Amino acid sequence: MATELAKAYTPNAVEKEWYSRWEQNQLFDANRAELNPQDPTGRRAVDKQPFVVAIPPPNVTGILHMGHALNNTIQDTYIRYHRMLGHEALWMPGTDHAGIATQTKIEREMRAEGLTRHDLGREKFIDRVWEWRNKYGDIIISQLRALGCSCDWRRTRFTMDDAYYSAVIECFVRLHEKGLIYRGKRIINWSPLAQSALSDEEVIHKVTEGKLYFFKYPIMGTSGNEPQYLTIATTRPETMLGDVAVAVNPDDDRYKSLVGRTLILPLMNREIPIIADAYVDKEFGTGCVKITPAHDPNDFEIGIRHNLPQINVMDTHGVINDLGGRFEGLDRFDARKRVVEEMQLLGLVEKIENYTHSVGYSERGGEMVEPYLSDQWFVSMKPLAEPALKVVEDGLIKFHPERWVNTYRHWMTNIRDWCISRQLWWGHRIPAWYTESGEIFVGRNEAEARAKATAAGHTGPLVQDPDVVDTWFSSWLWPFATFGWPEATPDLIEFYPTSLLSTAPDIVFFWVARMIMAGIEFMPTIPLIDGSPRTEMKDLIPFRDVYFHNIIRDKEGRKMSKSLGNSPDLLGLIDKYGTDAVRFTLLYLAPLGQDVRFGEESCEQGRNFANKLWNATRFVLMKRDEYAAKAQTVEFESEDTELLNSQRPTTAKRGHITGAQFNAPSTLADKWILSRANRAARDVREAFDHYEINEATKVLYDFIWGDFCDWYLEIVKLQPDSTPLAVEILEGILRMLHPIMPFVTEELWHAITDQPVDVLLGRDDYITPDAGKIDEATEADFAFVQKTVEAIRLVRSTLQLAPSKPASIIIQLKNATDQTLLDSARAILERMGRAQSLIIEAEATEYSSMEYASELIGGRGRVFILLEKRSGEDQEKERQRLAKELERVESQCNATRSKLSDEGFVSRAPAQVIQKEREKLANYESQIEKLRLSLTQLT
RNA sequence: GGGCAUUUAGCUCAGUUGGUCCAGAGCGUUCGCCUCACACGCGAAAGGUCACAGGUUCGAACCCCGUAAUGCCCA
Repeated sequence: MATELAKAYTPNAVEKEWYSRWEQNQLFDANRAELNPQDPTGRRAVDKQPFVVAIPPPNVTGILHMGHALNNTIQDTYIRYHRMLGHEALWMPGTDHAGIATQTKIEREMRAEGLTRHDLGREKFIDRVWEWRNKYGDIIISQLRALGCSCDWRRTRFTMDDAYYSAVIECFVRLHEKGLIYRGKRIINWSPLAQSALSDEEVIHKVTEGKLYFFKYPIMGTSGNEPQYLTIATTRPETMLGDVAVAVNPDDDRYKSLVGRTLILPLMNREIPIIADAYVDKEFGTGCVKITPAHDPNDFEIGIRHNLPQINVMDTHGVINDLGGRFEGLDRFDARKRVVEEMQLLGLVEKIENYTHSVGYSERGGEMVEPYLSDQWFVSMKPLAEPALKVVEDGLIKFHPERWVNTYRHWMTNIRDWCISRQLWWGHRIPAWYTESGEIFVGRNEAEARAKATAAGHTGPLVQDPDVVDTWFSSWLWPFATFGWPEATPDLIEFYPTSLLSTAPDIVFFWVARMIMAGIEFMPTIPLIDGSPRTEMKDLIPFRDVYFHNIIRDKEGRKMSKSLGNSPDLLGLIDKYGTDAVRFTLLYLAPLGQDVRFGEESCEQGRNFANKLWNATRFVLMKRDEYAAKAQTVEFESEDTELLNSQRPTTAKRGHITGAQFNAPSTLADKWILSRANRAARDVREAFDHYEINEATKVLYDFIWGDFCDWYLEIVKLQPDSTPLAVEILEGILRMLHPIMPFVTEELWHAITDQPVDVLLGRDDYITPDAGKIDEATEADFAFVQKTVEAIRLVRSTLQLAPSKPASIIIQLKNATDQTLLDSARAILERMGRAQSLIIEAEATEYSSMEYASELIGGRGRVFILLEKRSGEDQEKERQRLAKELERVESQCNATRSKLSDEGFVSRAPAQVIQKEREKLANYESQIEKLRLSLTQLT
């Protein structure tokens, strides 16, 4: 039965239809195995290994950008690949609540209405965020669908879901009970824009042009021959309002005698001591450092060591407060100007130098971060980091590419405590309650905290900490909280650990490292599937493989960002080129861990490839119809006819390309394509399994376009009996390609198999290579045929012979085996060389260059094409061409000859290599001889 | 300042344990083609001291040392 396909592939209709079919048929749904009640170990009744991927949850406020597209295409490809390999593939989807980003967004929206969150109050504000998220929060999910993602949508989680919320609280309480969460007064990174603390990882250090100010602080009680001032150098003059000391290095001879003396802090007229501390770098500035414990982390440490007061001169908006004397009310940047001006008036500025230094900026808001002294909650990271580093170093978790282990190790061994409190409303509220006297009680809820307070003798009112935790403090639980942790749910027991985490390397610290810590810390309470306790590291870790994919940049190499507006609209791209095209292109360009420059035109390659496949299928279907028609008249065996009427091949094993179910392949080309197909199948699987996903796409592209379309389909045109094999190869191709290009392959698979729409390729078997079908000798023979065809085409091309003009061709061969080989491939040569006549003969006659144009087939023979007539211009052109060719061969020949005359080479290189060189030399020599002859014939 | 990468055709990138890869692909360029699937196509061509300078080796794009440029991470 003929299946009509349009002349070109139009993705849109096909994609929507198949996506909903996949969903209707529960293709994406992963189920727990039926456990065998007879088996005391509780092992699965059906041996179906789970393959689990937890999606890196995109921000609920976000839209999909190219990085997401790549990341999710990688995940979907692996999920589909493993689903076809017969694993229970589970892709757990969801979004995260993105505390700062979401709150900022809603506040901005409200500002347009003239409202602030304080006008609404906490509860109403949070209601409003929920409203927003219920209305728009699924946009990103629908974009994932457009990308073809085969997530188990039934399981979609959000980090602010009730169950997830309580998991976060549980985690907090447990860590607190263990002493790993504490509250403390520290210098943290303060974002004046978000009005919140940030973690170290959320601060980006950028080299910034600034100034180094040299200020003179008067020394008290100096006698005549002593210096009157001590000069300090600072990049942040405004913080001097909070200075409490000046420090020098204890070994600094310049200042040794001054240690212990007192300075007058200008502008504030405060008496401050000169202290000695080894932290001070003698070489930097003047060797004297002003100490401002409330505004610098290092000064803070020094302050503790020397028991100095901490004077915080700024409020949360970066405005000088009442401790800043007459500078109160000035913004931090205005204050800087004023301080410098006044110091200049006092004659206390020694000099001002240009200075470039590293300044911290908020990753999200972009504003300059203020080191700020405040009370915050912290997680002690050292105890968590140790085992998390070990599992990676021991190879229980593998990084691809491996070099990320270095970065990971560096961070893990230099880890600092994690500031987790955020002064926001949108998020998981810190489960800590304070008594009026300031004592802290942590509990899963107020009742639990109160019980603890009562037990400690407090009966007064309790007030909950107003802050929430860092968003990452919820997402580090993602691989197990999504399955219902802390409950030992059947899903959690069965599907944890997950298999693969795919991510961009820029969140290795934010997320990857912390998930590993969290898994090891929290999973020991969850039993294994057979009921035994989970004790081994391999069962505690959250995933086994981590795929760090590249970062997609624009054509100028800039990171794609909203503010630059250089990120192509993904849905627009999909609409324009088709989902499969975008997916293919991204993977084709995605070398492991190396940034890639992406212009949207690149998607043309994917689109063209999809169209090529479409038309190849169209052609195969056409040939199959012709063949079937012929079969009816010639009376084929009934089994074959039935198969040709488009049932799925049944005599062959699904997912194998054997060529066995119809006629055994008989021609060279048949054996060749069978070999190539199985080789491609082997290479693709190897590439997938080694996380070389762009290698997999290249293998498929080259095989499908270069081998199947360019050569085999052309040969099918003259070998109608090969039609069934072409169908089988094509079916295998669709299987191989399906994880990468699911839509077009599903559509075409149905076109060639006539399977009911509810039988899905995505649920069928992946290809299994048959190593026995890979035949080097056949491939080498066929390569020679190709080479011969190419030689003919080259001659035709130099003669500018249109394909419609047949040629008289003579092929001369050096040895008899080649002659036999090409004789057997005569039909191919005739067809692909557009021959009017074809003579294959041994080398004997020398055809004159005046009558024939010629080309070498390597060193094995020569192709001649009879000329109509050789014009003078022609002769000159041909002479130049041959001369150039001769020059090339001669230089290669000389290189080979000198190699062979080098005694070092002959005595040390392996015999095999020497033998090859000798053959090469002989080839070159005979080529030179022929070229010279041809040249002399051109009069 | 420390660490990790990168530097191959005009552009974007491949190049597997150093020896028919003295180098490939896609796009672009040039030439010829509507050759009974595909002009989103077919055929052919041009184009590269594999960043620079040394070393190891019979032999280096590939290994080692140094230099330069670029990018990222950390301080």
